Amino acid sequence: MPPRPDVSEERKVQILEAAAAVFSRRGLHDSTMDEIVERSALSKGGVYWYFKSKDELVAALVDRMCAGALHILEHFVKLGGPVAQRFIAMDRAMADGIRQLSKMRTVMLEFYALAARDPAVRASVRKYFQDEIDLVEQFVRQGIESGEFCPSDPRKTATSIAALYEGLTLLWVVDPAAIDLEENSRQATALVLAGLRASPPPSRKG
Amino acid sequence: MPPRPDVSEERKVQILEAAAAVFSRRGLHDSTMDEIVERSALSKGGVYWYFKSKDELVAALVDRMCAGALHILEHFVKLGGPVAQRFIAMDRAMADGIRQLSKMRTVMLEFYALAARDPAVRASVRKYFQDEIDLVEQFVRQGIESGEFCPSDPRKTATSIAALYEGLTLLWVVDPAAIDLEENSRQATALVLAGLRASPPPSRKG
DNA sequence: CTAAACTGACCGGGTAGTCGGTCTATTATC
DNA sequence: GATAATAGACCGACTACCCGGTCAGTTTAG
Repeated sequence: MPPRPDVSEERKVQILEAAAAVFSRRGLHDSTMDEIVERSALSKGGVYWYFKSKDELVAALVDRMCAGALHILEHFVKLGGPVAQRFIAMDRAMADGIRQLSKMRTVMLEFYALAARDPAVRASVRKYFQDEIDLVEQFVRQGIESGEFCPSDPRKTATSIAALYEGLTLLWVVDPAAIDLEENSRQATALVLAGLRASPPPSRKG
Repeated sequence: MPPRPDVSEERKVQILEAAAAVFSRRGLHDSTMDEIVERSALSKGGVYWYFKSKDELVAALVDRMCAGALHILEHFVKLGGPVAQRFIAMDRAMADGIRQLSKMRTVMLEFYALAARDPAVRASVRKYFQDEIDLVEQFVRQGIESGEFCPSDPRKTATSIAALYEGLTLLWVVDPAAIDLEENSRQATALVLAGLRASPPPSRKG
């Protein structure tokens, strides 16, 4: 096997990006492999050389997009500063990231729906959610340690916060006109921060 | 035209329920009209007598399910009592409702994704979200009036809360094992209530 | 008798996937 | 350093299947 310079990574990226573009315009199920092929500037055989099926291609794209989204989040968040400030940075990350990738967000939604059915997709999305929650959990922990926040179960709190952002994104994707993303995410962050600073409610019965 | 007793409503329900069952098992796009036909105990022609196309059938089902979900929410919520208690009722409504309709939730997710593309579906989902937010807004308003909550923009606050519940549902649908729905929704509600009781953060720059 | 309600065999368009063939860089051989 | 051999990378016409939708006919209630 004579080794030529390996172009498989470039090719895969090329195909994945073509797929992302087509999916965002036409949706997951209305997009055809032929369209992706055309956009990728390869041929049918070429695309199928790197991805055995449409499902496999989709799964790979989910993986890539989840990793990318997390990366953006981390980037904004690693700016540092006190915990509350980081929350606000995260808030910005959310709003900016979403807006920047607004076209991709509808595809992400389709991926979420797919995750409930396809094990490979589910694994990727699951990991994304877990990582997202992990990230938030770190903040909550730091806030509690520094005394800025009152004690609570950091994991559950982080889950709530992550859910809040995911939910806001969902509402916005479905009806962008009804929601001012920046305003609402700021408000949401403020609400959560206030709740974290307040004393925990008496947990009766549990 | 000899008027026979109108069975169209029953038939439509019959078909819609068949569709819901099939969709929840096989997903929106992998479900075929033939499957729905079989399940509905009608014939192809019969189904197409009431719904002109698969899209129309889907749209009708979205409408029905959104209305149903809202109905459940309203039911739990109309129990009355002080505002905080209603929040907890809403929390229960969320957890119970979701769990009861867990099979349907994956379909709902697919509908959300569809809403970003199909105008008819979008209209239904939009209305559902708006109604949901409206409901929460009422609570927030009441809480503020009664002095239980500190003043804030009730609409935005309600949006945050609705987003929180939608997001929690999303996380749970994708990864039920990772989240204790009841525990988390209780925690989330507690967090929000704490935030609402606390004083609003100084809204600089607004 | 009428027309709405319903049947199910059939069809045609669209699409994921295939496959025999081609091209090109590398290596082996003389 | 020319020629042949090799195999990975890529091409695109073709296909088989699937599935939404149709329609000519049948049943049934009034």
